[in-house]
Amino acid sequence: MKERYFRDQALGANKRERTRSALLDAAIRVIAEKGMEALKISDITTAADLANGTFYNHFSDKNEILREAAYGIALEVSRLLDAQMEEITDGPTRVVTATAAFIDLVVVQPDWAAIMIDSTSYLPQLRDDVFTYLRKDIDLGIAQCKFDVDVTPFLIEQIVSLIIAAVRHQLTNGAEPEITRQACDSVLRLLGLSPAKAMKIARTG
Amino acid sequence: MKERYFRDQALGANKRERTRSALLDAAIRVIAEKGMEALKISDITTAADLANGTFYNHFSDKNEILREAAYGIALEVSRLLDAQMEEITDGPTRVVTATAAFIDLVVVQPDWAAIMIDSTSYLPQLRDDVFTYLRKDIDLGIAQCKFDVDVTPFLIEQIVSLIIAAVRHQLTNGAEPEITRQACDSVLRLLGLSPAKAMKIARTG
Amino acid sequence: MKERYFRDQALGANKRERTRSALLDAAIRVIAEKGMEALKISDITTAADLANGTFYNHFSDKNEILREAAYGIALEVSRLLDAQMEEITDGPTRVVTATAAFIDLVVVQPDWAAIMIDSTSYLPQLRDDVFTYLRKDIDLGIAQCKFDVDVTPFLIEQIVSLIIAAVRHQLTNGAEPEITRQACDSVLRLLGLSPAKAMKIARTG
Amino acid sequence: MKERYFRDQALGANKRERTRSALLDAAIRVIAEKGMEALKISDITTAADLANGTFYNHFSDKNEILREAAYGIALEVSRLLDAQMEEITDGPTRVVTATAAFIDLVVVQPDWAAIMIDSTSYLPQLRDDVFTYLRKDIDLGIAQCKFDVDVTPFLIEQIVSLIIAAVRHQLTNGAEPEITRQACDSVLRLLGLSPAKAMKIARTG
DNA sequence: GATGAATGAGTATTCATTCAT
DNA sequence: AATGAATGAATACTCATTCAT
Repeated sequence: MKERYFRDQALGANKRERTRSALLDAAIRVIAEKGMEALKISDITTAADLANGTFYNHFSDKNEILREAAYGIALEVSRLLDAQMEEITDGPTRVVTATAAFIDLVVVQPDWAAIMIDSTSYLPQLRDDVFTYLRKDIDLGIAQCKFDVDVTPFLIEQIVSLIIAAVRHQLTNGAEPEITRQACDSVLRLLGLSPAKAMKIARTG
Repeated sequence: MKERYFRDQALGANKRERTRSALLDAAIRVIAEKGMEALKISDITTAADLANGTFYNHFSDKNEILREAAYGIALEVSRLLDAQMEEITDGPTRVVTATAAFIDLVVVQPDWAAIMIDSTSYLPQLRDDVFTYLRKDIDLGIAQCKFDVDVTPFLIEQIVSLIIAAVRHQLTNGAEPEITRQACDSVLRLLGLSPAKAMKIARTG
Repeated sequence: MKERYFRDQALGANKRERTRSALLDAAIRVIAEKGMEALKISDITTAADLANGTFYNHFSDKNEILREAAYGIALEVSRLLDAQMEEITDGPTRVVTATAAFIDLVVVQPDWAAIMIDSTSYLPQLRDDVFTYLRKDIDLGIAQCKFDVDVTPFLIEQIVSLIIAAVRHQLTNGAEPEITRQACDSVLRLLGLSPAKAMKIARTG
Repeated sequence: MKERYFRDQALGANKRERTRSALLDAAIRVIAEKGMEALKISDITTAADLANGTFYNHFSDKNEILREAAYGIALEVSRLLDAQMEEITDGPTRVVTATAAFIDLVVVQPDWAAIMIDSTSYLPQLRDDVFTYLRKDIDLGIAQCKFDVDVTPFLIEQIVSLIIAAVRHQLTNGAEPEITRQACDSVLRLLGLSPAKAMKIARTG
């Protein structure tokens, strides 16, 4: 598990950037422990081993750092997913790969999982941004006549909620590949595949 | 929409019970506005038009009233669902009826919807209690060989998350019967029905 | 130990008097437990098994019941001491008898001891009233040329503080006749007796 | 009268220490006015001309500042007494000097007197700590065969209560050297000296 | 006269935010 | 830029007191 994502980004940068990154990393660790609602500024600065006043040299309030931390993580997750999917052209396989990769990625980074989950209720906008890519792969599958379904916002919301459920379950009960597989299976069923086909792709894709 | 559920229960009762009910009703209205986390005692007493000290004559702290309010609503919802389902014996039909009735019920009572949704994260135990009935109907469907699926805790969690998604969507975008129907359709697919069968039952059940 | 002093006084009286006495007795018991400062009205009414509002039918505030309770006990203590000393005419013997009797009396009634001790700081007037009799016996001893001392207010205060110290010590460490005897000895020394004479009278008086 | 004991200790120190000392001094002044029981945090911060929240940057609760203030004063009193008694080797003279010096010292510093008096009931441990030195000087006098008495805890308690009575009397009625002298006289009598000897040493020691 | 629910002023405590160093 | 002490608004909770029943 990577504890210092933002700091690593800022290694060569100037002091201002490094302090800022330390605060972002600290915020993520604290959110993972206490959740976004219970977050205190002093928790962040204590975790970053900085004076509390330093926070305000970099962020204007709690929401700002929350948003930045969440978007920073989301961006990195997207980048990692893209890397894994560059060569995949089949719609359903892309959906399954993205779903499984997303789930497994955040499950092994519980700090990231926590901020992703909290974001879905605390920063609803983020959820839409993060899952934009999903929509594209679904559209691709439809263009390939692999999905027989009407793509509505609610369909996306359902799929997202299944993905979140899988993350949350593994966060609570421990990582378990079978859960990720079932989540993929469920997603494919919602996209119109028969149970048999869904299971096949969920297992191999 | 019923704004005074607990008060109606206490209409004939003594003053103590009536005040207590007024506080519970007020708590629910405030939760619907601000959510459970942001709830302040003074919000509740202001909404109930009582002095702040009165709160402590009836509840020892915030969690106590939250729990009571949530369980009170959950109990009433269960009661109403039971009434609608007394005569239904077919497993899949029961599942669809319960799902649709639950969603539609809380969607027309946004205050109830808010507390049910918040409860899933703030009082996780409640969620399990509320959705116990769902598990029974699923088991019934399996006994009737209508569902081809392994009933795991995660399956229930997925179904619950789909139901919550449908409620949340309609709370945000307005009541829309088609959303409820799609949610039922999705639930049946997760329970192993083919898309065709699922759609048929979701529409008629 | 007598738990219901005031009630016993009011046994034949009307209901008003009996309720009033119940409150006084309850106040004394609660003071013995928590002290005068920490006393709550609701503690008293709860201990008396009455509704809190009832308190105000009988007393206008906390100080009133405290004063009445303290004076009631003080009066009874005085009455009991008088009874024991009716026939004693020797000044020093009267002083020793009164001192020893007072200490032993409240030590076996810890509730009374508590209110007497607290009164010395909380109701300073009471202390003067309670120990008026002491002054008379000292004056008697002086008239009999048994005490070689100038009787000042400070002398009385010193004697009172020795008596309180003896009570407090036995309240903390358990009743112990030797402590009472030493207190008497000390009192006589302050009144000008030689150690040898003081000890003799303290032991026999 | 020194109104700023702790501040004087912290004159050269950093801001944190100076604010802390200001709070301690303020606490002592407020205790002198209202007593320990009635002390409110806001009284302290108002007296120190600081915001109420500042209190919690330095102390975690009321008891903490009370304890620190009382021990701080006690320490200083002990230091001053020690300085006066360095060269005295005669037991009775040491006892009289310490008693008189203690009384006179706190009588001219009524704020200190108040906290010492309140401490005897509110922080009983402190009393024992403060009067440890007394016990040593008494033991010395016994070793020198100047005192004919059995040194028990109750004897110490009696002596302490006489000292407190002298302080309290002068606090109420104004400083009066004769009171201090009488207190010394009484203490020596309790330690077994004859009235004549006691008076002689009390006046010269 | 007793009841006990309601009241609301009073107090402790937390924590985001400011600002002098 | 970092520091960390000070700030004070916000909030929970207590309890003496009132008053309708």
